[in-house]
Amino acid sequence: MGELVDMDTDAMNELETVVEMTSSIKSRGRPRQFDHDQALDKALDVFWKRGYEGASLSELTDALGINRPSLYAAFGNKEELFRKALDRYIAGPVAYASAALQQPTARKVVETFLTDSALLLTDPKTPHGCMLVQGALTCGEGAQAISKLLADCRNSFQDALRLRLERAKLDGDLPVSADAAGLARYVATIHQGMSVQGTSGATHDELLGVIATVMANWPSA
Amino acid sequence: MGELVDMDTDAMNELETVVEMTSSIKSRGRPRQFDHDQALDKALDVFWKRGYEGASLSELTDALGINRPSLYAAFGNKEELFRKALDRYIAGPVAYASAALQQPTARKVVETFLTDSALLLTDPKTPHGCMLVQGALTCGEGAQAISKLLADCRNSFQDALRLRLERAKLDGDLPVSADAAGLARYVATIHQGMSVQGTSGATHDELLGVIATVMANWPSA
DNA sequence: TTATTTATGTACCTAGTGGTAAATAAATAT
DNA sequence: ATATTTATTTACCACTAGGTACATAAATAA
Repeated sequence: MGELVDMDTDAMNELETVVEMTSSIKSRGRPRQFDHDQALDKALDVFWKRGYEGASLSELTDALGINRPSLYAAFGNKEELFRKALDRYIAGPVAYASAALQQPTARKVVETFLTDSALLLTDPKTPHGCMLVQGALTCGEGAQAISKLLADCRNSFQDALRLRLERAKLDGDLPVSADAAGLARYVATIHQGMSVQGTSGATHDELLGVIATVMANWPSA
Repeated sequence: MGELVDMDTDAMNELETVVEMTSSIKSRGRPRQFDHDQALDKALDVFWKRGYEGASLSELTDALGINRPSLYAAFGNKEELFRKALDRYIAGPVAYASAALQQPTARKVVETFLTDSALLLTDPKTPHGCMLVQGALTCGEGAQAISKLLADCRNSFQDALRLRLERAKLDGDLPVSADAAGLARYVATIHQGMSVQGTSGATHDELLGVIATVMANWPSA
């Protein structure tokens, strides 16, 4: 009977653990007094606006409304917090980018990606510009891992776009003579340039004007 | 006689002052043991690579080979040093930009500007990318004057390019129907995007590929 | 020579950085 | 009720940031 009881208890513990991971119904010790994901969103906002190095722990804890040890207990350290905020950035505000790749034609992929970018880069509800660009374009010696991480993200999206354009050549909606890698780099360059433009105060309409220039000359099949 | 001697002495002092301003032959107190402009070039290199906030005073004094009080005596403070290094950047490595505006046609202006940019942005002898972009895209509260200064520089070049393109319409080498402001913003966007690409490791040839895509579709008169 | 001027070197300052130890509070498990 | 677990609070740490006071060195002026 002792064994049976033990098994029941273990099973319940496992169940609770699983439940907690998805919707946090019951945990063990003192419950935390802030929402984990909401806090990440606040941290994202600070990193997005200030960059990795420009965001101080004091500004972060102020924005999150928690104190330092709580932040460290929940997220590890500043770098870990940035990485988690970045994950959330990619899964949230920037999810449109990978979604755009699923448009039916190369032209639609590019046009959707750029117009959705223009919206985000000048959205009055969030910092202007793209965090993948301005999170740490340059930095001191200690933050180069972050700088590289962001460059890797930018390059890996560019590569996904290249693959998509190569498929478009097979699909027949991009000329077989087209240079998929070159076009992908061109589009990524436009996006990164628009990010700088957004940071410098360009309006949504002005970015749409840039996109019109780009699309007016997109190669047709 | 006393008066005459005094006048001679005054005249010599004046002469020395003028000479010193241009080529520093004789000054008054202990002569400085480093070259002012050479030091500015070293500082530029550090700011260019690290950004304004990422460059620490220790790294700066190490690079310049002088100690802190000498740096402050010669250049004021970190912000002043950055401004002077920026002036030197504009007069030196980036002088090609205003020079490009003097090309005879709009097409040549843009092509020259972008190809010269591609060279600088990937020059192995200097940090990759454009300091006007990566010097302080984002920053903490204390450096926003620098961030704004750089944005103003970017915008003012864009405006100079717009004026040049408007003149091109009068000259007849750009269609009168062309949107000069839109095209200037488009070209500036390409340049800023190429700067990010350079920072992320794009090669000179890859940037030339981007430029080829741009120029293949430049409006003809 | 002596006074004056300017630059350098050492040593230091305050403020702020990222990060943590230790006590306490709030929940669950037994 | 008590033990255990987890979170919060306060107070602090070592270190680095940008910046400077002060004594000294090296030149010119008188």
